[in-house]
Amino acid sequence: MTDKQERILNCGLELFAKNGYNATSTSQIAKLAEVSEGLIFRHFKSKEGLLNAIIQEGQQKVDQLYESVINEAEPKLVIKKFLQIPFLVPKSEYNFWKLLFTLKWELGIDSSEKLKPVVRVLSSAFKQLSYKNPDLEAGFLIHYMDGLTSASVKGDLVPNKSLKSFLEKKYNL
Amino acid sequence: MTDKQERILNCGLELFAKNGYNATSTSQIAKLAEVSEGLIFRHFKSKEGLLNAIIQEGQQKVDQLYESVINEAEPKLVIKKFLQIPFLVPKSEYNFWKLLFTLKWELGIDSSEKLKPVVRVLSSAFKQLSYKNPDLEAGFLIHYMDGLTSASVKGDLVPNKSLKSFLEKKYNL
DNA sequence: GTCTATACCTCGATAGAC
DNA sequence: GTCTATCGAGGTATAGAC
Repeated sequence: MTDKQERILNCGLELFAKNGYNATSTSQIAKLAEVSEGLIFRHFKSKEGLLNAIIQEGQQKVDQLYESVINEAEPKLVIKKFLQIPFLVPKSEYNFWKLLFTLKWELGIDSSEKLKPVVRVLSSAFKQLSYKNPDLEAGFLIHYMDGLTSASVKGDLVPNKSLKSFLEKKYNL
Repeated sequence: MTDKQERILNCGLELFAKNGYNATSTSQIAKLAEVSEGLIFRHFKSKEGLLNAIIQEGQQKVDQLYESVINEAEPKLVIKKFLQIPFLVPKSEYNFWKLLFTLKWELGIDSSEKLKPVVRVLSSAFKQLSYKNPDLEAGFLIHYMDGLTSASVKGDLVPNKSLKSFLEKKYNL
């Protein structure tokens, strides 16, 4: 991966996340990355190819977060780790999370398939903890986290310590 | 408001909600509405003018939902009415809710200002019910509802009776 | 740097209501 | 005859692509 390729990926992510996919032209990306527009097409075939490369790169880190939840055996820790996610995402990755939301609504590209194993693990954790409706509890948490991360990456809220302890108290963690 | 004006608004909403704002051309809207493209600009000045007209029309119904929560005095009923919102929205209005999410992420147009009075009322309700952290509880519910409506209007989930009673049990309503 | 398609938008012409 | 709703042929800019 050359330096210019890297710059194209970074600048593409930045602009897609900030202004959306369709509103971002390849010439804007080229200008910000200080490369010729043609280079984008040489490396990534098309604008859509660039988008896919950006997604693939960022998705890995998201997957790692989910996997640490999935691989946890202790039910209380499953829930705790899941609730920690928004507190663990560094600001430098916010652009990618923003992009995920943007893709979902602008292009209908849905990454929620990725969450299904997490839902199952949460469900099972609630079951082991003798919650009355483990599936509904899991869905409840999933939707809450969706709304929370949405607000967080959009900059409406900073996940802080008091929120964290509030959540852990709510679930006796 | 003429018949063709109405058709432009409806078809515009449909396409904006389905494909996003930037990916929808005025010629597509004109074709679906069976109207000349020029007519859109005669009536709404610009594509953005059309979008604003669509927003203004749909926002009224959303405001009404919020107001029924804000005008409620009984704290338990405040929470109950707020939780009922996703069960009260008819399918015919899903396109508008989808549009609100799309605008938020594609154009950065944020309608969450509208929610602030609701947050205050929720907060006050939790306080009257002697919850330990009324503000955090209110924020928690707001984010949950954001995630829930998001999933609901996107078609990932149908709000049903068991979810409703699950929620009401959770908050002793 | 060039090509092609298409996006948003303008405007004169038309037709019918009053 | 005026006014309003409508049509549809262009104009201009810029997008993606190579």
